[in-house]
Amino acid sequence: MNYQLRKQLILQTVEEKGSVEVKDLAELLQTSEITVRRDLATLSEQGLLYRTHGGAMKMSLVQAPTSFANKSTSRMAEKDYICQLASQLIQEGDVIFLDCGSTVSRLCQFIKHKHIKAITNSLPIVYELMGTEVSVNLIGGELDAERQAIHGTIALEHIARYQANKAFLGIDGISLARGLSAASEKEASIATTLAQHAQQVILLCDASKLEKEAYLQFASFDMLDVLITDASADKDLLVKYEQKGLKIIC
Amino acid sequence: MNYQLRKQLILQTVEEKGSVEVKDLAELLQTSEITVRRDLATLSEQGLLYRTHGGAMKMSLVQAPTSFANKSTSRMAEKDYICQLASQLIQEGDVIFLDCGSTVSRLCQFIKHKHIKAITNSLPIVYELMGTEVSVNLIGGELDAERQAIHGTIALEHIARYQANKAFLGIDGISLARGLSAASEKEASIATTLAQHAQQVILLCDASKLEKEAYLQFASFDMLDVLITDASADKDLLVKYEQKGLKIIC
DNA sequence: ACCAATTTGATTATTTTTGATTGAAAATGA
DNA sequence: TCATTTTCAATCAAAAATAATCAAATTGGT
Repeated sequence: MNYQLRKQLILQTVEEKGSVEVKDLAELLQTSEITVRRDLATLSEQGLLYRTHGGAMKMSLVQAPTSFANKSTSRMAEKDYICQLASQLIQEGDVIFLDCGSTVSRLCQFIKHKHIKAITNSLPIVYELMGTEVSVNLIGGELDAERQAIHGTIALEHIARYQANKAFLGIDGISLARGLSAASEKEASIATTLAQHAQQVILLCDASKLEKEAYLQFASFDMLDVLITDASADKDLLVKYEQKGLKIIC
Repeated sequence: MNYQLRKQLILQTVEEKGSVEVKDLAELLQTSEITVRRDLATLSEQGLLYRTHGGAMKMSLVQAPTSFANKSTSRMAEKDYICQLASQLIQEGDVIFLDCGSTVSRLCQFIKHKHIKAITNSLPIVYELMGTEVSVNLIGGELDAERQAIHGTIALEHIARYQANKAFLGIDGISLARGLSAASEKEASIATTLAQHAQQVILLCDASKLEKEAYLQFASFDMLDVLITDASADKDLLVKYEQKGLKIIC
């Protein structure tokens, strides 16, 4: 039983059942759990499935609006709450930038019926919005398979050709002391460029990311106009953010 | 037992069982494992099977079962034949353009393991190549939901920034009298621009599209360098095409 | 029969894959 | 919240498969 055969069986099982566990796969494939884990890691890197604790699930179930298996996916309810608030900021006829990231992609379900133009570098968002009322413009450039998004210099230049009413960012960390931070240079440069070419910059950020610092600090608060977060956020902290000139929606 | 006989038996076994192991083949062919490995190496170079550790598999089994939108089942065998020929034109390190269209998207399974750069405007192709050895560059612009592809002026400008070794086109019709034709202006403009920025322009076209004229005639034969079609094509017709300066692979 | 070219096989070194172990991280349940 | 259990990542070691090298066998032409 080699990797290719295991890959086939794993994807097939995931496709059929929606989600699988490492233990069951190990038995099914007649191999050790560690090998299954390695396979799952590879497959999830390739974007063919979504890795969870103890197993994996279908990619489409993770971000689909009808997701039922959201116990394992973190802070789904908070994200939906944030996105619902965010969608209220969007008017018919708007041109909006949509950053990649799990929070922003959940915004799709709330804007499907709006007659707007969305410009994005995220493939999951493109799939969500394809065939809806939303007119989609996809940013071109190099494909980052892991993040299922487009990055690179060409992507930045593409963004620079447009001007949007609003940019919705979904970065990995924000802190009073250090400003905004991201998990990679690529994401940071995309976020920065989106912000530069939008009239209003809106950050969608659940409370767990407040006062967190990710790998790379890349911008100050000034870049942002609005922060949308959920009700579990520390109120004192939000007041401090407001004093820094940020409009808070919560 | 010479190479040709072994080749026959190997391909037959792979076709029947889907996957084989070097050990079993060595026994079946009454030869050493190293000879089997050499055979498998040759066959996989020709794109006739996929080499795995310890054996080989059918090419078509390697692709992810959750394919995006490749449900077009018409003339599948011919298209696969054409694509297998096309894949032999692609060398490691090549930069290639991939047009949208069902024929071209079948090419993906044959090039997944090559270290090349692919530039495309087709979302199904992006999905197929995501997470493979192929480095993907997605052309940006307006999303055409119906065709699952990117079109428009921005897309054309994006293409113009690149230069490729080879462009693989999959247009809807070709005729002696009228040259190339497409189903829409959008597709025609993309095909033309891809051709302009590639050293070699290759049309993948099953025999049913020869001497057919689609909605819009947009270019002459001159634009093409190579035509790859299947064995059911009319030989006299192909001779006439060759007289017009087209290289035919069949 | 002879030589050169090709094909095949054996041996060894290298790479890839797999599994076991241990400490860290995360989920679970009170 | 905390402790328990489960799961995970990292490291290392073993096994399998492969590549590389060279020798032997076969083939084809003279």
